[in-house]
Amino acid sequence: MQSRPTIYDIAREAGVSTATVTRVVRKDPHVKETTRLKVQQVIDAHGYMPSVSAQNLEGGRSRTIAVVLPVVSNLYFNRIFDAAYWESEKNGCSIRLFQTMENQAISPEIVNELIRCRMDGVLFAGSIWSSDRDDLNAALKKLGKYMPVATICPPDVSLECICIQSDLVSCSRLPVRHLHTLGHRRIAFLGGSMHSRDTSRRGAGFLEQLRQMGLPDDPAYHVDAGYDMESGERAVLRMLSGLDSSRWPSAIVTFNDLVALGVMKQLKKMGLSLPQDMAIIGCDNQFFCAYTDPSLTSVDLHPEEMAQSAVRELLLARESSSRSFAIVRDATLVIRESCGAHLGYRRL
Amino acid sequence: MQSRPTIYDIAREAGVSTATVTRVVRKDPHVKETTRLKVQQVIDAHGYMPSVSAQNLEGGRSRTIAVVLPVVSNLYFNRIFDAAYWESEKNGCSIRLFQTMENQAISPEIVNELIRCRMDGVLFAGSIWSSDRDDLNAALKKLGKYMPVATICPPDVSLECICIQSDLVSCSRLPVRHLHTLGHRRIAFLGGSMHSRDTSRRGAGFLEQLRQMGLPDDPAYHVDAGYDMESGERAVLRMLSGLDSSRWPSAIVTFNDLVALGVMKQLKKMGLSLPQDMAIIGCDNQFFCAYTDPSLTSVDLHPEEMAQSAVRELLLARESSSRSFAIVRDATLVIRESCGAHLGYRRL
DNA sequence: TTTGATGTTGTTATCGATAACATTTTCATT
DNA sequence: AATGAAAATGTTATCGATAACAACATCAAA
Repeated sequence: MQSRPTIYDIAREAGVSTATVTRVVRKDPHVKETTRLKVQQVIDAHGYMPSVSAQNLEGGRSRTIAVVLPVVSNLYFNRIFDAAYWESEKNGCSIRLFQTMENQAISPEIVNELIRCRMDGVLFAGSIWSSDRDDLNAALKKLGKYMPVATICPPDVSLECICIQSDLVSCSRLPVRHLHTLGHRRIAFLGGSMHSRDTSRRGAGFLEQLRQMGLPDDPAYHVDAGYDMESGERAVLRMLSGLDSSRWPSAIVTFNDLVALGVMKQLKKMGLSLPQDMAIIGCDNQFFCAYTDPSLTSVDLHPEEMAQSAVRELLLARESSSRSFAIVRDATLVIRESCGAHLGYRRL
Repeated sequence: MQSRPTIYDIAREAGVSTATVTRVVRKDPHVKETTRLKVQQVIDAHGYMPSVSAQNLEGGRSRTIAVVLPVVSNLYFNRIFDAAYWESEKNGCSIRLFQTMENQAISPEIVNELIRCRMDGVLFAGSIWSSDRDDLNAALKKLGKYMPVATICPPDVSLECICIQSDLVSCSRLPVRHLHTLGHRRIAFLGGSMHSRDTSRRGAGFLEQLRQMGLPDDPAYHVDAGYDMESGERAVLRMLSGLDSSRWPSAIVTFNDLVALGVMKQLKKMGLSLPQDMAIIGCDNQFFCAYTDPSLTSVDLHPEEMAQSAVRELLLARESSSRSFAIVRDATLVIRESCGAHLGYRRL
């Protein structure tokens, strides 16, 4: 393995001091043109580039932002990660990923690693499990002492950092309104776990909406489930088989598009035709929504834009004193075929 | 922002030299038990952890592997990235992502950054465009002088590094065999770009298979397209509208599952019923394959396992002298409904 | 008591780059 | 030619950790 030339090699060869080499590299104007040329020539000849480790040590930072999330392969978090990547790339920073998997808090090992690495900021994204909430807050609090912290999660009182949140009201109002307009009265909500503050919040917002519109908020229409397709299949089966068909809902709102995918599969298996027999609305507006059959109406939380603001705010906080505030991001409903709106379909 | 204690702080407070602190931290046995305890106590009291920047500078490495790929949001590359993450995590390394987007080579900026950062290895994944191939090889060659290099791409003669490849023979043989067994004779291949060495190879393997089985290799059955759903829609429309319906293929193999998604949508729009009127086989065995309607039979290239070996080999190469060799990974066919195999369906 | 073999601990150069500060050079002005 | 300001360049401590090497302590054997 070849080793790179150091600033000392260049200085020696160019017959100047390392300070002058640094000046040339950093385009300091206080260098005579002739020496600048001579040094630059030696730099080019040897392909010299300053060592990042040395710069980091001397500068006391890493030009890196940590992104901590449950799993990147999940499309929602993937979009957050990708957006964070480009935003920090644009600002000359790199991203380092940490996946927490099922435990939604930040493990002490990760916290320590973040501090050891002198991260320029941490972006935490995830749902907050009530059981882990205290751990998470402790972790974020500790991190906050050393670097700016931003979170993209459901609102939670005790987080003192840059909080980017989806507007849970619009997030549940949009699908319920849409379904109501189309004539639906019995609307169910599937997916997410009851243990998760996220779901309970979203579930709460959903129930609130139903009440506001004078619709029944039958507990049987609110089924606890997971976050993936299998969960959707199981949840809808459980819900429908527990109800007399006269009491079946006419529309289902799901926690996310993956759950919706499972729900649609199960409903078709049961011989229902969509959207005539059942309307579906997903969440996240994933790429495949336009390619399901029927295509899936979905709520877009704009994770990319949340990630973008998060990174931007982190980089700002790095300069100035760290601040603590919340940014609430509106949701959008992307209407496709799964509620029959394209058919002018209106349930009686 | 709080600042961490350094090894000097700990040494002073514990009344020992920094060497002793290092010994305690690194669990060097040459320390008297009493001093070990005393030092450890000071370490715990201050929450001391060695600085990663300093360790990197002194150690001359970064404990980081670079993963360079076109886009992480693409599910295939996402799986590679995720697998690389866990494998290097397991080995105490971190991953740093670089996205090249449309240009499939590694830009000089990225090459320089990799060298500047003293990466422990680079894993490049992607297709190789003929136009960029020379650039890519130049980049990989340069990188190879400084660190171990591994690639997960289609086979290419001039790459001198650790090459992980999908077995293109099994990759095209599997779907063609399957379709042939089900009675299909006119089989088309859609997707990928003709400019891509990857597609041309895969396309070549596909044609080779058709010939070996005595099936027609009509050029009209081999349509140039992109890598996403829209491309699939357009490609199948172009192919079918250019052919008399008597000459239509009875089965379509696509470059990947996204293209298959587009193809299926377009075929349904044209009023065909699947799999009766047209059989489809995708590639990558993505999570949604089980949830399309009909569910999608797909070739799995096992990107996770390729990424795993790549990282493992990179870390091995770091220790010993860097080697250059190829690992060829078999593909697998995951049979679902999109060819009608579940119906015992056999085309005459 | 001396010798030497272990066991334990300290000193210091090193990894590269940076910037504050010090020094030298340049050049216009008197 | 002397002066001083401005421009150019050099010196050196610093960022934290590490490890080679040196040095010292301890204790058993002679």
